[in-house]
Amino acid sequence: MDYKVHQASCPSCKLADLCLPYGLQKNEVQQLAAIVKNKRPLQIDELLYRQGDVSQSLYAVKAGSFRSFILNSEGMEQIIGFYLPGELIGLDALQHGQYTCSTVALETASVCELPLSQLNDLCTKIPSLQIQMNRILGKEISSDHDKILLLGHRSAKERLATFLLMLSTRYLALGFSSTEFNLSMQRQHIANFLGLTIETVSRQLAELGKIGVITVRQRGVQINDLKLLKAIVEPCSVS
Amino acid sequence: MDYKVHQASCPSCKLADLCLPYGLQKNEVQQLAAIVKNKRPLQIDELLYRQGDVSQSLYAVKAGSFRSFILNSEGMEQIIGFYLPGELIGLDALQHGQYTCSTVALETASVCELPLSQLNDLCTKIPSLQIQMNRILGKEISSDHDKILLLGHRSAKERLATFLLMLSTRYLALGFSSTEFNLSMQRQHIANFLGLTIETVSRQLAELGKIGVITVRQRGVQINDLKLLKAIVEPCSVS
DNA sequence: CGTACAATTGAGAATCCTCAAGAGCAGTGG
DNA sequence: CCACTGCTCTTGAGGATTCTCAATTGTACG
Repeated sequence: MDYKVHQASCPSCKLADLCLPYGLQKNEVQQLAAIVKNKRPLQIDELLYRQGDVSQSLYAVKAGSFRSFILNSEGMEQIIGFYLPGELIGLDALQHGQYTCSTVALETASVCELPLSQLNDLCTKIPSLQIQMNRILGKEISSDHDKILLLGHRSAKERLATFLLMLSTRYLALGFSSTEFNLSMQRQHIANFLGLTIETVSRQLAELGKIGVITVRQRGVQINDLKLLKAIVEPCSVS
Repeated sequence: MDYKVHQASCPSCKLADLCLPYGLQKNEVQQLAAIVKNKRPLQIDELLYRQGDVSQSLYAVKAGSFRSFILNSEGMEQIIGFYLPGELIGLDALQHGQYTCSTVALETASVCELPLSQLNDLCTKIPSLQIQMNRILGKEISSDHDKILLLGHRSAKERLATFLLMLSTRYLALGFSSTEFNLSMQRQHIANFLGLTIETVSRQLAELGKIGVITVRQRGVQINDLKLLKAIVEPCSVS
């Protein structure tokens, strides 16, 4: 095995309230921590798992970020989502025990590994862990619904604005600035995720910059007018 | 309460293997059946629940079909998915206990209601029910991923072809014909779901008919060349 | 400093949308 | 039985957005 097995630090983890331990008693968090394996850090573009792999574990992002994508028969990837700290990766594999997508690190990153067999056992022992597990699954589903919403019937500009707002919200939940952050993904990843081309992404970001809503400098994004950005997402709530 | 409470018939239900009872022992299925409430049938366009409602239950489709949609601030709907018999509705509400979308019947339909509090209790008592619950949640997630795949970077024709194949697969699982079925939704629903306009849907269906892949007669669809239809979905697997 | 890669910008082309009219079908009432 | 109304669906023509292809600029790293 390519990972070091040592006690995880859920009880002292700053991400606990965003992650599985939320709503658990102190001793329950300790039981959870006992089954968590801390994997070695992943480098940029390093695979966490590959589409088709047998799934033994879920992963919680501890640091850095990831992108998940599905390969079609041509070998083209379609990005399904980006994952930030505190979020759970690999939930799709609960269906058949195989990952239906691949996940790679967008930057240096680390994860906590949660072996499924032990996690399932613990869920039957700790009802509130099961509840939280269901809550996280429900969250994943409704966030996927948001992505479907994003890709249906929306213009390129609306997609970009929505994408930036989604990130803003998640960074805020993490305790970071919601108005100034660095994109950990390339333009091509954003384009792929939004169902656009890289050129359109570039142009629309420039557009948003030109009207003063945001300031873009390479990977750095600053939101100057959050209200206007939200108005672009829901063009009809202003009129 | 607007529903009759009487014993459900999970043990004799033909949909059991597609639904929650899959993988359960006989006596476990009986325990599950004991908490299921059979709601009265729903008429066409009748609401199962409304976006924002507090969620007390999940619903399993017993007969007919449903569409789920999210309303934006303008009151426009975006359809998130269609549900056929054996499928579970309302999973998104596991996150916060509120439905994040509305669900209405596409035709005369009926559902089995699963009260969440009792379902959760039963899950802790029956580990294999919990496993199956997770499997269904994983399925919902990976089916949502398929929808994201569908909406990103695909032409109108590819979307239509994918849509028809998705239905074909699901009808097959239900024991119906995979090559001849009736669409329970209107063109406008298909268009909305696929992120297209109703005119484009109509034109592309006509196109697919013209090249002989399918035959469309109102709501009736017949797939004449399944292989070619699949080739349209993955245009590069042929070249 | 030069290479490799990422991102931007421009011009023309294709797809899909918008607007508009017409066809098909179901239900109602004379 | 047939016309009438309302609705869904189809078909056509022009226009807008986004894509494709191509060249240029910018940035990171050896």
